[in-house]
Amino acid sequence: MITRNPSLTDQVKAHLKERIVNDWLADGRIPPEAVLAEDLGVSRTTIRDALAKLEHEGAIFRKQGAGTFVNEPGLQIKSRLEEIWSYEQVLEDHGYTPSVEVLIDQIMAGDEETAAALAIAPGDDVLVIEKLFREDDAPVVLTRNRIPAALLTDRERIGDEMPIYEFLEEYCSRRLAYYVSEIIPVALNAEQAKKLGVKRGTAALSFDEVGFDQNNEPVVHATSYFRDDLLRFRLIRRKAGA
Amino acid sequence: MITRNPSLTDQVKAHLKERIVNDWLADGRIPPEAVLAEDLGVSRTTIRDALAKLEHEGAIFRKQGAGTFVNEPGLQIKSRLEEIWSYEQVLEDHGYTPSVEVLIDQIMAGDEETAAALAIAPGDDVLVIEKLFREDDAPVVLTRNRIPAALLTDRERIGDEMPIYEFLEEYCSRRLAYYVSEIIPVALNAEQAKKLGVKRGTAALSFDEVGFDQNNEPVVHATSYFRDDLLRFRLIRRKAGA
DNA sequence: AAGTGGTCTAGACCACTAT
DNA sequence: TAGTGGTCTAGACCACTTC
Repeated sequence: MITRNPSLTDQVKAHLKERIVNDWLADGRIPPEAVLAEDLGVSRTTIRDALAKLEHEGAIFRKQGAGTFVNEPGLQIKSRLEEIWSYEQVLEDHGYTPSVEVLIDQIMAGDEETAAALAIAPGDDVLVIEKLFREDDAPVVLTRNRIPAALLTDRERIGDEMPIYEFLEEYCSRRLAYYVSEIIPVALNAEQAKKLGVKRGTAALSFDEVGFDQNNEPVVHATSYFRDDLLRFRLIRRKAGA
Repeated sequence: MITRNPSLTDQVKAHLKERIVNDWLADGRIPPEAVLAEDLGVSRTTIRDALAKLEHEGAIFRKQGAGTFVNEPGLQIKSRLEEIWSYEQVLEDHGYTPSVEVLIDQIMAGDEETAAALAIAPGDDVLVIEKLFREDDAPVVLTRNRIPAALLTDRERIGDEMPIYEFLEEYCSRRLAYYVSEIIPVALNAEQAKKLGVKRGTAALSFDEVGFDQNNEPVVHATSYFRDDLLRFRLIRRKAGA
């Protein structure tokens, strides 16, 4: 898979992000859009697109008629739920050095729930990959990914420790576009608790989610469990349509 | 507080949303942007802004070079976590007729955690409003909002059952802009369990969140608990920057 | 090759904030 | 009143999909 060059907008965004995090701006104030457009030699539209992305990420906020400002509290947020892609990255963002152990990696018949999620027939083969992520020695995340076996290319698979979105590109030629995630509180059962190193019945967060590719076809069904005492998620909630 | 007229973009968005949900489009295919611009008599930019919002909400998806299509799975999603504003609305979206009971409504000294969240001094007065939301008879959501007493105007308060964002506009002249929410799995304690009508120790989802106004100042600290068996949240997760 | 969405430009005018 | 972000236009060219 090839990726396109960064757009002008993304380059502007990266440039501004650097100025923001390195504190190169007086009073946390970002220069007017017209000035940025002039200085960087691009149109105001391009500047505005970049600022819109930064605002959505919580890095800045804008006040009509007043100006654009750095959003200090927003900058502190790691692991923004709507943007999580790999748990390796999440753990790194928290300052951990993550390690991965593959617990299960085999093809088996999919259960009903998975078949429904992946729009395949019940009993169709799926590749099941179960992984445990640790920070140093403490287990933090337990995940179970299920991919329709029909999507697998004939290439021999090696290195299933890679993040699932890389695996899908490498061995299925599918690019993960988004997840639809359901957030469920659970009391961990004996097996899950043992793997995560906590007492049975501990309250934990879990995700039950389906990943879709660019053509809007389901490609992976994932369930994940988290040690709440070691990893906590944040989210920015805005009014619909804003 | 006055609200501005819907922008052209929002009008276009509403128009398209209606065509989408009422199934007025052949093959779930949305007309090309140039055609929409011509038909509606607006520029392509306006059309694209409206489509971008609809795509972000999960109602449609776009394929470069191919077209724009209705996203059936996305249309089914109610209570999108990033966009929740009032629990009344959430319960209505689920087809319930919600009712609200105000359990607590008084001014008291804020605890340390709330003081830190609201950037006030520990011990400063806060207005505490605790509410229980029911669908028919079953309790579903328990919330506790804390607002700095210093924000209250002198007007006599009546009708504290209104949604918190309305309350803030009415009695504090502040408009809620966004929440920063932390998602926490808990085992309900005796008091919480009793109010929600479940067994003590039941796993539940909770939010611990701070609401900010347009000037990026914290105006409300909220904690909420949910009956997972009656209400479940979904979320669309995308790659950062997309 | 034709058609579609993606990016970018240059400029106009409006709404709101600060002073 | 000056300056800022918000909205909108008209048009150009590019990247990708489809036939």
